[in-house]
Amino acid sequence: VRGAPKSGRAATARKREVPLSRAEVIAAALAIIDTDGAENLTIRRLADRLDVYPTAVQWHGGSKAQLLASVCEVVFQDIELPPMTSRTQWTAWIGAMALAVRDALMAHPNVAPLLSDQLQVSPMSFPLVEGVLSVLESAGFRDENLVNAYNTTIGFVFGWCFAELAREPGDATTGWQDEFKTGILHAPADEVPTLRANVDALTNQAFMLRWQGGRDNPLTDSFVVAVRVLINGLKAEL
Amino acid sequence: VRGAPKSGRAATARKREVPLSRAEVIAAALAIIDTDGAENLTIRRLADRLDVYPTAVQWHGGSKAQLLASVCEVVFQDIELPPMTSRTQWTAWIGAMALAVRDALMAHPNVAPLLSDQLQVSPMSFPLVEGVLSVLESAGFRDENLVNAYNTTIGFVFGWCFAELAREPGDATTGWQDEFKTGILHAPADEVPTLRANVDALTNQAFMLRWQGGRDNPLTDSFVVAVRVLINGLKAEL
DNA sequence: ACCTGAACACCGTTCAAGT
DNA sequence: ACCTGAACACCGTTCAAGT
Repeated sequence: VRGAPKSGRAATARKREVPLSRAEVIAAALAIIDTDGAENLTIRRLADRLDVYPTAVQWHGGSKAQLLASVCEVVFQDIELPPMTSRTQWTAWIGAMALAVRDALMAHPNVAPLLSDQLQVSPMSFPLVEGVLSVLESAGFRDENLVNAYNTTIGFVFGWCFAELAREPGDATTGWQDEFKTGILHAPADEVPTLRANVDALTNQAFMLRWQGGRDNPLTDSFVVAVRVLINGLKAEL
Repeated sequence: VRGAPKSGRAATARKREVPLSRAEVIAAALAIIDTDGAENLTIRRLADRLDVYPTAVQWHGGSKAQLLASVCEVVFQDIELPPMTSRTQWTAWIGAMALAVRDALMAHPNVAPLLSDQLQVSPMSFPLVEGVLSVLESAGFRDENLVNAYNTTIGFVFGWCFAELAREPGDATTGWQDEFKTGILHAPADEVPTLRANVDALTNQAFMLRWQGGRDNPLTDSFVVAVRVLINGLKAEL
């Protein structure tokens, strides 16, 4: 029996006392993504884990694309927006928001690559949108300037995290580490002098010079600097 | 005959006079991605277009993961780094570099989502890495500060473009536009006042409030602002 | 070296049928 | 409403064989 459920304990009548729910399906999908990566999430594997047939998960979760979107929603909802009081400084709020976004993505690093496709319109994102907009407006941004400041902020915060949490190269090309070292050492010194002079500080600590993703090797210091750069840069726009 | 090559013109002996090359395979893959999107690139479709059997493309292009990496390399190589003379200002160079990166990604918008996974170590990226490092060093960044300024810059420029060029939602959830309008209009006015007040300027022009990707609907103005914000923010770090 | 041809172990999805 | 069961049209990859 090929696609049948695992049928764990003997041949006892395997029957759910409670019907499968949409939330249960999404949670199981998220669990698989967290442990095995998004590329290993399969309707059929999901069905196996839930002890049902593949078509049953599709009944609750919809198509695979819809299911992935639902998983992203759950992660997105976990973003804990900083509170806004009457004497909140806009710079402090933006900084706290950036950290909150990164925290939420870091909690499910394998979801981040999917979320970039999901940064589209959805009522679910209205609290974040309204928060950023109102804070930037209170800073003095209006009309076109408000739109540009908003896009700068969102693109910066989310984009940076996407870059940090990109999938690891996998086995597609193995031997990065060796290739890196020999590549650097064999490159003519006069072609990459700055790279060579700072190779210890850069190795596995910088974009394009690391072989671990942000999950196992977070670039926290640089993110803190990046957020400060964003805020100071926005200040200069006023 | 299921998986056979298309055998286009009649039954004339279909024989390549020149053997298939690795470059030819990669170019064809890029062409398919450009027109149909990365999710529609298939070894078998690629084989069909090249008039060979699937295993032949694998012989030249390697596994699918390796093939995608090769496609990304081609696009990455198209980045035209701005020249550096002795009197180049670091701010001008960073700005020109950012535009060059975006131009290269915009030329193949469907590749951008793949490139985020490919922002890993590779000798091919050394010119860009060395360029950014040397320019930031000339600005006055040293050691840890240099690493952080570098990561801020790369994460900002590439990350922002990744966010801008994210895949369109597809048919996963259709009716974005309607959902958006009704969603906004039905949301209590006191919950999203700033969003409502600026809805005309924001609609389809801002992250999370657009239903078209960067390919068909570029956010160029905001990117220019974002780059200026980056540069001014970096200045403040010195 | 370069490619065919068949086979293997998977996919997501549809559709009819059960209860 | 919720799930089974079989089938369909695909995948990427391996492996043996041809030339």
